Formats: sequence, structure tokens, C-alpha cells
Amino acid sequence: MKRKKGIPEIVVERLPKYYRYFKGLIDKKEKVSSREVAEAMSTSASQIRLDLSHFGGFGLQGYGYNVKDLHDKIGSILGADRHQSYIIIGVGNMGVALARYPMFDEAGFVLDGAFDVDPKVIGTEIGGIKVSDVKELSGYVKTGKSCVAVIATPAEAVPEISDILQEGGICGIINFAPVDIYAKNDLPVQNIHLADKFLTLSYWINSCKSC
Amino acid sequence: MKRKKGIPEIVVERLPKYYRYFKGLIDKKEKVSSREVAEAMSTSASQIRLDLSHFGGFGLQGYGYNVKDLHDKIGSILGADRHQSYIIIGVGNMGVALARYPMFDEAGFVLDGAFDVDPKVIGTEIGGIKVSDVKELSGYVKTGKSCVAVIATPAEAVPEISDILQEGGICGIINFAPVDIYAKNDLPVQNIHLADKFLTLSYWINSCKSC
DNA sequence: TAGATTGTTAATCGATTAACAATC
DNA sequence: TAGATTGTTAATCGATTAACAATC
Repeated sequence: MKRKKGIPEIVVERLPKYYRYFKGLIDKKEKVSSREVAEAMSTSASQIRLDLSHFGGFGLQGYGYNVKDLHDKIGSILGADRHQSYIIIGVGNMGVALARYPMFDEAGFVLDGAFDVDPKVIGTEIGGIKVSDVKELSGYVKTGKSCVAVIATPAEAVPEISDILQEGGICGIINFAPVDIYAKNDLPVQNIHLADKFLTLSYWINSCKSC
Repeated sequence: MKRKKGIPEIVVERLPKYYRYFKGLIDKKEKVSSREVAEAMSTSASQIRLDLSHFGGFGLQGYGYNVKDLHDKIGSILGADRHQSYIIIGVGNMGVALARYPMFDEAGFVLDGAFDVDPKVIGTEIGGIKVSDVKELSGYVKTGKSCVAVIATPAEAVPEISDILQEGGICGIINFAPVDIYAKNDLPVQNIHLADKFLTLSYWINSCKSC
């Protein structure tokens, strides 16, 4: 998932964290220095300044950064200030939770469709959206109404779903199934493997007495 | 979250991915070479070999790696082969989905408690576990019955919950609330911010025509 | 044995940190 | 003006890749 000017992927991945931090600061402070930001996020002031400088000069020498201004600018860079329509494929426990997760609204994501294979689920409503048969997925995607697809199906379903989405011309995929999707044509994909996080934690915990 | 010998954190974070890959391969192949693994995961054979060599010589020159053997060894390193008791704090949409997420079972995590503030939720059952009042959390944690706590509360509740957990002597925290927890005393913490992943994707999507 | 493939060391690449001139 | 703090370049650090001797 590399592209766009010379901005390192790792810097882009830190932007949402900055965005969250500045959002929480808007009502509390007018300005912040890179040193203050660094302290709050356990990192270095150099990193804050270098990261932000990739997108232009947001600060002012001798003053720091204006909180509201920076929040808005990062939001705009991330595209949090515009609406993006998305669909959910797989309306199980995780799919339902994701459909109702309020944070996605705040990021500008609006649910427009939901798909499942289970006849018992098809036709029910989730987040104000009626669940469709996954057979209709291909047709829907080709209409271009939604730009992001969230996959919350079992692992087995992923290859087929992934093909349908890519052929249909989706603009981005967030995959919660425990299989990695390596997309063609530089299509942006976020593979989120929750069980992996548990296992990593399990490794670090090995030395804990009470476990 | 740095500790344990000289193994880089970034290497540990890749282990669960290897573990997943080898698990899927057990029934299909007896051996693999680092080159094959690298191809399947879009990385380099050097990285596979160097990563694995941190934990000892798992391979055999001229042969490669035995799939079953490697799977078991990585599982053991990660602690996936033993049971770890965990609790969930915050039984909302996300908490419920996590309690039912089958992948956690596979990683050896067993739910032993659930806590919430909402009187309507307290007393109900989730994953075979009765939801307790969060007031009882402190007392429960101090019994040492569970080693991991999963936080799925709103952001506001996090500082207090986090303090209770750390004082009570929990061994690890997985935090799904949209605030970072920086724990004291090297306590392992996984901060998982789903909305951040959406925002990062949103950035990469900016150039997509149909959005 | 000859071919294959590991484990490991050295070379390269990229990311983080330190330093400081520019300037508000 | 003097003090503060940015933006940026240079120095350091760490991670990835390449190369190859060891050996199955």
C-alpha cells in the first residue's frame, strides 16, 4: 500500500493518532508545542515536527501549533471531513458491532449496505440498513455507490468476496477475517487481525506470575 | 512494551502471522522453504529466516522447515498452547462481539468475567458468563483469577478502569476504546483503534474516482 | 556426491533523533 | 529585543536485504 508523493506510510499511520489527540484538546487549549504533544503521546518532539512538516508548515516559530487549525488540517488530509459510503459483508457478531460502532461515523463513514449468506439474517435491519443477499453484492459494487467494503465474514469466504469487490471496482477494503488480502493494482487494504493482537500480548505476558 | 532478551518487538508482532500461515498449511504440506513462505506473505526469504532464527534453529539445511513442527513451536513461543483467562469490561456492541469472537478461543483465551455500568446489562449472560457490576471489578482483579483484561468501554471510562486494572495486578490489557493507554511498569498493552484504521484507509483512498 | 536451503554476517536502506539556523 | 519554538538538515540508530559458508 505505497503511493502518493514521498510521504512514508508509517507517517500516514500516525496521523489518526494526532487527529484524535488534537480533537480532545480543542476545548482545552489554543496552542501546543511539539514538545507538549510528544510528552502526551510518549514520543519525541522531533518526530512530531518532522511528521507534520511532510504536509506543509502548520506551525509558527516561537509559538507552536494552533490546536483547532491543526485538527482541521489533519482531518482534511485524512478525508475525515467528507462522507464516505461503505458496506459491510458478513453480518455476524463482528459485522453487527462494526455497523453500530460510533467511531466510524466520526471518521465520516456512512453505512450504505450490508450483505450476508444466511437466509435468517437477510432481510433484517442493521443500523437502518436492510441486509441483502450476498449474491447481490457484485451488482451493488458495480453501481459505484460505495467506496469502502468492510469484510467480517469467516476466512473461507474471503477469496471469493475479495475478487468480487476488486472486479466491481471498490476503492478500499477493511478486512477483519483472519486471512490476509494482498490486493492487485495498489488497491488500499487494511488487514485487521484481532486474534493476532491477542497472541502478541500472550507472548509478552509469558513472564507474568499469575498466568 | 519492550522486554525479553534481544528480540525486536517488530519480529514478535510478525509471529502470529506466521502462526496463522503454518496452521493453514498443516494439512497441505509437510515442509516449506523460506522462499515459499516469503512468496505467500509478500515478504523476503531473508526476513523469514532471520525472524525465525531469533528463536532457535527451526529449519534444516537443504530441506526447509517442517510445517507441523514449526507451527507447534511458534504456538508455544506465543503461548497459544496454554489457556489464559480474560475478562471484558464494557458489554456494549463491541464487547459482545469480542466475547463471541471464535478466534480468541483458538488463541487459547477463555472468558471468565464481564463487567458493565449499565443496570440493564448487569446480570445478563454473555458467552456463558454473567455480567457483573463494574464496582466489583477491583475486587475481582485482585483475586488474580484472570490475567488479561479487554477494555471495550467509551473513552471517558478508560482512565479509571485502567487504574483499577493496574492496581489490581492484571498481566495485560487490550484496549479497544479510542484513547491510548500508556501503562506503568512495562505492563503489556495493546491499544487497538479501529477508527484509526478507517482514517488511514480514507487517506489512501483520496485519489479514488468514485468516492 | 550434487543440489538445495538454512543460519548468520555484512551491506543497504529507511526511520528516528539531535542539532541548529530561521524567525515569530 | 530576548526567548521560544519551528522546519530542516545531519548524525544515529535499527530493520531489511543480500550474500555466502555451513551442512543436510
